Amino acid sequence: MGIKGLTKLLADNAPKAMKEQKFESYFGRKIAIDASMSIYQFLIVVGRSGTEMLTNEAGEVTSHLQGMFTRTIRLLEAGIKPVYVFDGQPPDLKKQELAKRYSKRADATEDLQQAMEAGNKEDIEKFSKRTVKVTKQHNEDCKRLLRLMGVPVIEAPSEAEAQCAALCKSRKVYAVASEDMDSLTFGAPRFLRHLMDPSSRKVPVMEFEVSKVLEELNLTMDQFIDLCILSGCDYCDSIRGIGGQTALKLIRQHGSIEHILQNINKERYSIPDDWPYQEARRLFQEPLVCTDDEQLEMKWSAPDDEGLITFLVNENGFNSDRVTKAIEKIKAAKNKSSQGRLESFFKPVGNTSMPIKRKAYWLP
DNA sequence: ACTCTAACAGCAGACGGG
DNA sequence: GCCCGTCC
DNA sequence: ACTTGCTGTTAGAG
Repeated sequence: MGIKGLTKLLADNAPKAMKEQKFESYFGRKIAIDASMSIYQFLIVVGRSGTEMLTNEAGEVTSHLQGMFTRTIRLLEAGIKPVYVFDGQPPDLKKQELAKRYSKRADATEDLQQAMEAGNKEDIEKFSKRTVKVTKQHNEDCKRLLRLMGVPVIEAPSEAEAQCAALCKSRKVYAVASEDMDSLTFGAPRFLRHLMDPSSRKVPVMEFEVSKVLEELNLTMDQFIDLCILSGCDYCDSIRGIGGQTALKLIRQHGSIEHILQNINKERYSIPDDWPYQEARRLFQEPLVCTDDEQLEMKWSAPDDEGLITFLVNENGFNSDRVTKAIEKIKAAKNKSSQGRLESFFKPVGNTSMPIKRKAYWLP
């Protein structure tokens, strides 16, 4: 997932488009988060030693619940209003990429088998992480948890990242938080990295504005998308020998992939057969997203005490005291932030004289 | 020398007690 | 502060 | 029906 080398490319070529921010500065902000990505990380790291993970009495994994629960509380305590966006159907173009990942996972499963037979602890640790897969059940578990916590959940028709970007474009959220740079390629006006890191590591939150990225690179959004495709994305191969630097040079020189293909030395660079860069471009320009206001309604409500205890304590073996205290934390955070910043920053956007077009990436 | 790419290794949560 | 075990 | 990605580092091609 993501765009190869885009972080470094922007750090080198558009440093002013990114600025360090304090975690605290997002008090009262609505932030969209790709849920599946988070769940994946929790499954890899929370409570894992070797192939062991946190489980309930039935032996079902609960690491994702533990991770989602504590992280979400941390966000709420910071006064952040998170909305979690879940993946829907991946686009067809992504399927070859997914197939690649699947075969890697199969390889890792074999490696794990061998490591277990050989009793090699380090290898068991390493390979078992690579076999992790987010299932439908994990997603449903987390949706249930979040709803019980009073945190809104959105189910994207396709890519969660694209839906997050759309929420931000339509001003329903302040920013998208992700570790995945293709949020920018999907045109998220404001994009945060390392929002979750600052506690464990000492990495500052890094904030990107897509309008500044375009300004500094001196590219249109469509050209930026072409740059990302050339750099390497999930939807199609890139051209061997062309990375971020060269791609940027070529886009600046020729303006689009079409014109690059007309001018490039094809002895030197081999273009992939049947290269679907146009379809990839379209997925970034006009991804399948939900725009129906009713389905996108977001409410941050009080936690359901009883529901949480039933789900976490009774069904999943969480410590009763811990859960009770955590519920109190949620309530306290809610009281503190309910009075927070709001109207003055979320001014009405109803400017009907300006048509809402795909290319409007401005921010107030 | 310099630039860039590919290939590979190592890392990923949150919390609290000592 | 850090280190390290625990969370389920 | 299918899921790692990122940020170093280093070696080597052009």
